[in-house]
Amino acid sequence: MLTTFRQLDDSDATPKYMQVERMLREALATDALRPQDALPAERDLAEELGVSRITIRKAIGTLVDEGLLHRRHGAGTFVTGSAQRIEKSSSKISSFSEDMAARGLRSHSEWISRSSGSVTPEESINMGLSPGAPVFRFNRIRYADELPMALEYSTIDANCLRSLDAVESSLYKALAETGNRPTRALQRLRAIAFDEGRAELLKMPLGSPGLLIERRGFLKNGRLVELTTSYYRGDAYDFVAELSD
Amino acid sequence: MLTTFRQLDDSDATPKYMQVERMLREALATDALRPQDALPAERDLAEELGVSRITIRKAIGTLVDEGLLHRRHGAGTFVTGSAQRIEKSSSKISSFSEDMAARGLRSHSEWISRSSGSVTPEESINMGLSPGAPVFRFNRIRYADELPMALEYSTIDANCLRSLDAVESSLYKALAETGNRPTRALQRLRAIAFDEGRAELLKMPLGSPGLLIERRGFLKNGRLVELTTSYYRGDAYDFVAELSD
DNA sequence: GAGTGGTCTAGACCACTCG
DNA sequence: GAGTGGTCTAGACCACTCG
Repeated sequence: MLTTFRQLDDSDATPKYMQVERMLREALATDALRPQDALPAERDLAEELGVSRITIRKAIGTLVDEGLLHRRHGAGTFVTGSAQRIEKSSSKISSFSEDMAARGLRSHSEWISRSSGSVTPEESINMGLSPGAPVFRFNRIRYADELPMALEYSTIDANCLRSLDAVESSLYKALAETGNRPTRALQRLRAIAFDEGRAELLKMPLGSPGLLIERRGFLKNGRLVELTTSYYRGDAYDFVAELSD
Repeated sequence: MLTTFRQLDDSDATPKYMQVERMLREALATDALRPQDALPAERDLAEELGVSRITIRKAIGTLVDEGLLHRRHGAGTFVTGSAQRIEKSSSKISSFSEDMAARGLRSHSEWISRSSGSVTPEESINMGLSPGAPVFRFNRIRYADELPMALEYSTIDANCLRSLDAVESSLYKALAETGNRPTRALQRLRAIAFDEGRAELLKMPLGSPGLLIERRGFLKNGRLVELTTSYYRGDAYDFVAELSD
């Protein structure tokens, strides 16, 4: 197997290891590298691309972590076959708008309130922010195809958004614009009965079942940017999760 | 914050970065490093332990990947607070017994029924089994610390278990004995209101909220072995999911 | 400006695999 | 024995954070 890679772009500000990583991903995507194929040796790749071996190792390491490649000590680095690939939790992080779009529904929101303030002591602990740190709060009713689907109460680290008005329809879009879209999230789900206030907002009977979802959204560096509590109609929404060992 | 670490053991054949990693884990476990604490700078740690900075970075990198630490460019490396920590285990496939054990609860079951039969037409489609294929059905009330927690209705491909009696308390244990423990599962969650029959079995008021969980468990080769529908008490059970992009 | 993590180099030696 | 990945060093320069 002989693959030739083009040279790195010196004018590109992207770190070299990411450029190498992208190059390898493309080779995998275009089948220039096929399952079971051996990659060129790290030293050879390093020489060919004019970077150090450590840079090559860092790029390969990411793909190994993702299960796309695997290394065998003394033997080489190989492309993982699709059959042997371990699918990482395919539970993708997505916003309400994206979630509804994936279900083929059109979404819009109605604002309950939108305000700036500072963290409560409880939030301060939960979000790892200093006491008094500025936050934005976004409270709205979320609709899917004209049906009131959920109530959503979000608290966002104010440093992660340009302004209070930056959020039009999609919070995640606004966070992405400043490079602060969460890449990981922890969600806690529980079944609850709607109290009078929430039942009314969602036009549901008092006491009917709903799904309470608490979400904590984190940046790549581990910092918490989002703390959202949502109440979904039990009759119209279900949540899918993939588990693996 | 001042933490002193003992020197590395030169006679230890374990790679240095793993020794450093273990050292940091111990500091975290014994609260020598507490949430929000800053670690010593990488250069300082390297000097203190007599290793290169790259070795320190590799050790820290592992813990960052696990979410135990997080780095802030230009600021330092910090201990992640437990509230902001993402539990890896959350997307792990586990049985009811294991799930309860992880929450520090003791579990047992009460059988509603246990029978062998053949697939219904609906199951046949869902499980990819030929019409009339043999299955076992296990229906039980699941208790956590004497509290009725859930109703569980499982249908299992009969070829995957030694016998109907092979299942004592843990279904997954019995499946593991024949090498047929699912490695992947797809779960669907929804909020429901308990009907009279289920409310009575769980000693809950009629109409109180519950979590309906439908689980499909797959072997590594993609074959479906388990089809389980569970009803969890809404007031006592929550489900945690980890999402990523 | 001082300190921090992020990237990168050009080497080195080791343990392992393969024919 | 030749080739491979695994570990490790002692530097270097950069971008970022903080007071």
